[in-house]
Amino acid sequence: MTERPLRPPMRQAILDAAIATFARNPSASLSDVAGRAGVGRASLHRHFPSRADLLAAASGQCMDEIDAACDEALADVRSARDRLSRMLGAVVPLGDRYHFLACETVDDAGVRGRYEEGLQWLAHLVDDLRAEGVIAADMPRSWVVANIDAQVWVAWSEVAAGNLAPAHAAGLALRTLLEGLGS
Amino acid sequence: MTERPLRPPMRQAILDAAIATFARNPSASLSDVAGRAGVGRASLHRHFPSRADLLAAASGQCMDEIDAACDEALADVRSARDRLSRMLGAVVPLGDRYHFLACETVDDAGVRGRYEEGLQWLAHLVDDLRAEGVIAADMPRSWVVANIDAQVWVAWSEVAAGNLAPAHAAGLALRTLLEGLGS
DNA sequence: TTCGTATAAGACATATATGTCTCATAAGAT
DNA sequence: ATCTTATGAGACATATATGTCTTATACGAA
Repeated sequence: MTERPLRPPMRQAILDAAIATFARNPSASLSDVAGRAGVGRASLHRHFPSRADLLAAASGQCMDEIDAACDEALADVRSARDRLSRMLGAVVPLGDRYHFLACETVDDAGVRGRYEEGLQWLAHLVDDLRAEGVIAADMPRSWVVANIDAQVWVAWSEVAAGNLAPAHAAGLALRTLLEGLGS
Repeated sequence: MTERPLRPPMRQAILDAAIATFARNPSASLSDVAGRAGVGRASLHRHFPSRADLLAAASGQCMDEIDAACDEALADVRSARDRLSRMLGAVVPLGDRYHFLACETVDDAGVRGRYEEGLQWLAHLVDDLRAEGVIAADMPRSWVVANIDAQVWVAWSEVAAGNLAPAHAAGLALRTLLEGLGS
């Protein structure tokens, strides 16, 4: 257990509330966020002067969490197929984070940059999948990327709806991607 | 060419603009909609007194178009597999309509009802696909439904991005659903 | 032409979200 | 106990979206 202040920093509570709130309703008000965080609206503005600041910080937080989860899951994984599998297992439970990033259009330069990095990582993974013969050669790369994205979203939706456990959903997502729904 | 008034009814222009606008940005203002429709904001309010009225009407319009396209495409189609294929071919070009319905949460009772009807139709199709052996028996029904939904969205995104022609995207969607990205 | 209707433009009022400020209070540190 | 700091509550101003209204204009019908 990492040493953690008895009362977790309010900043963190606000960020978590913002991610959860905006993932469901991108046009939610800051009052909604403050309310979910159990915090006064003024305190929210003390930590994040403007809505844009909050969005940028929340995006950064999401990317930090996703990067950390992926880094851990992908350590010492060779094959592209296994990388896809591990990535799904790591990201599906963070589906609200993933969705938040996809929804919110943040104009912060740093956020933009890291987002592009993520897309490039994905494109690279797709190329490796193709090289391994895991992916059909005549599937456009953008099609494959969009499908991986969509599968994360579908899997997380099912988890959030209480229909599936995260690991089961991630497994189904991998299977659906590679073999489809058939047979 | 159907006989059409020289100046198409303003109501229709507003609905089209609303669908296109809200599909991209659900929190867009009525000014944006009026602007895209080339119409004064006051005129918009004359046809649709409130934002809710506009949303409800636009939803109805979307469902009308999708229903009509499906009815035509599905006439005299027997097998569930062919119904899925025809449905994708009909709906993918109307992806913005489809997406609009998925995004907007309209509280109108009639809209709700028709939406539920659509979901039930889809669930029924999935059951038939299972009965035909086209879909693996151990895939949860909600998983399959969510994937069909997602595939429509992916296909339309690729069409909207200019990466694929509608028919090609619909074909890829069917193939991806049934066989996945592999082989 | 003249009349009637629909429209665009804009003023106006209202509601909501946002951002700033003050002040009293509670928690923690010294 | 005292001081410092962060917080919650709320007042306040501002911006934007919304909805209503008036007025002048353009178009079509009679």
